[in-house]
Amino acid sequence: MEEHTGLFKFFDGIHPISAKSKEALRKICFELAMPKGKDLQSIGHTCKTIYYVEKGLARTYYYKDGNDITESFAFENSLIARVESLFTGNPSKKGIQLLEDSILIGIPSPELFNLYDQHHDIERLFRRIFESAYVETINRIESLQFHTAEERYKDLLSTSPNLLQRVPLKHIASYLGITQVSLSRIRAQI
Amino acid sequence: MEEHTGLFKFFDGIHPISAKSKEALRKICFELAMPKGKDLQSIGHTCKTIYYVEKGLARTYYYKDGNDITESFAFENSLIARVESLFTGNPSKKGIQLLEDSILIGIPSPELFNLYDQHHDIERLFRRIFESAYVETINRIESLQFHTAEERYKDLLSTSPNLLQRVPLKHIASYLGITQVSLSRIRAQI
DNA sequence: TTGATTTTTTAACAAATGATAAAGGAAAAG
DNA sequence: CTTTTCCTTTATCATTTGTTAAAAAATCAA
Repeated sequence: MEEHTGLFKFFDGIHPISAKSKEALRKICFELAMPKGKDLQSIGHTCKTIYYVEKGLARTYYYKDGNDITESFAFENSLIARVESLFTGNPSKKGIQLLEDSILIGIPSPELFNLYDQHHDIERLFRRIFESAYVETINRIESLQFHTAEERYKDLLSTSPNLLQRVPLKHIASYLGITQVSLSRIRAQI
Repeated sequence: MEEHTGLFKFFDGIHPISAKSKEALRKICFELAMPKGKDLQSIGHTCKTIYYVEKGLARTYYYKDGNDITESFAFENSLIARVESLFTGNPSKKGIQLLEDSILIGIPSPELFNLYDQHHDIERLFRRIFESAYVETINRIESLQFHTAEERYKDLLSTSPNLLQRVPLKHIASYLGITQVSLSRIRAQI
């Protein structure tokens, strides 16, 4: 039986759950290692797994007019999933790709959602997790709605200082909603 | 005792709850009518009420560099709240203003969150509600990230055809992330 | 209704970003 | 180590959007 220590420490920081619930949750989780560049989840399939990044780095991405767009990054000690598919059951237009050799813990969502019925505290834990993610998304809207690309770039660097060392600029550009050329120009100007 | 029929029909469409839970929920809700132009919730206070729009129209807004920015609209038969404050407990930089004479049903969040403990189905109902809202927000990010202002305007009109008749263009412009002048230019060009 | 206020449009110019192409660097593969 | 591939920068020009100001149109209040 795996321990998944990092994951449960992460959970404890959000909403402590009973030993029983922990055990039930632990039972459905699985660990996996994957190399840089691989797709953890491919475009077109319904999202049925939430991943915790134990080590490494992942991103969600999709194609818009043939261009590769990064929707989000997930560093160590955070969760990643294709939420719009997870909650609707629709196939996702997005994929999850690893930007570094990574170790992940997968949480199968059908099993997780089943646990909600018996373990009220697990439902509450994940409610809190997604509420926080929702708030972050709202703040990101504000950023996209009324900050210049330069402001968004500076904000991103101050929030994730190590992003630059670990993520190709082209992904950062699309995440910010601008072209790579435009980001390069902004960087030159600073 | 008020009935709040519209609200409970709305709830039923998302996740049916027991008669007991309905009664408990009904007890904490209150109805109020407010005229056009009034602030339902003012900037600077922590969000402690979720509102259901029974009749009328509301918007959430904030000030960015002195400019009035609309974050969202809420028509009849939908909920409105300042989520980033509701879930964090932080004072909100945003306000809720009525764009028409409206009838609303208020749901006090501290009382609501208390009900979660006794009424699992109420927690689940609101989890679902906010999960859906989260998905909508994710889709809006995609729209802001990689659609032109003209595309966003057309999309908005096709989603909410009656928006134009009920909302001043300046609010629509800031909602789309552009200036009023820019929106006017786009409209002229179509 | 009339006058005042607010909203919307138009115009001219400035600034930011996109598109394309080409060159320079860095990283990966053999 | 060398070659190939991918990533990043630079340059040029086109397009979009912002800014400011003023006029036109619509709405509101007395």
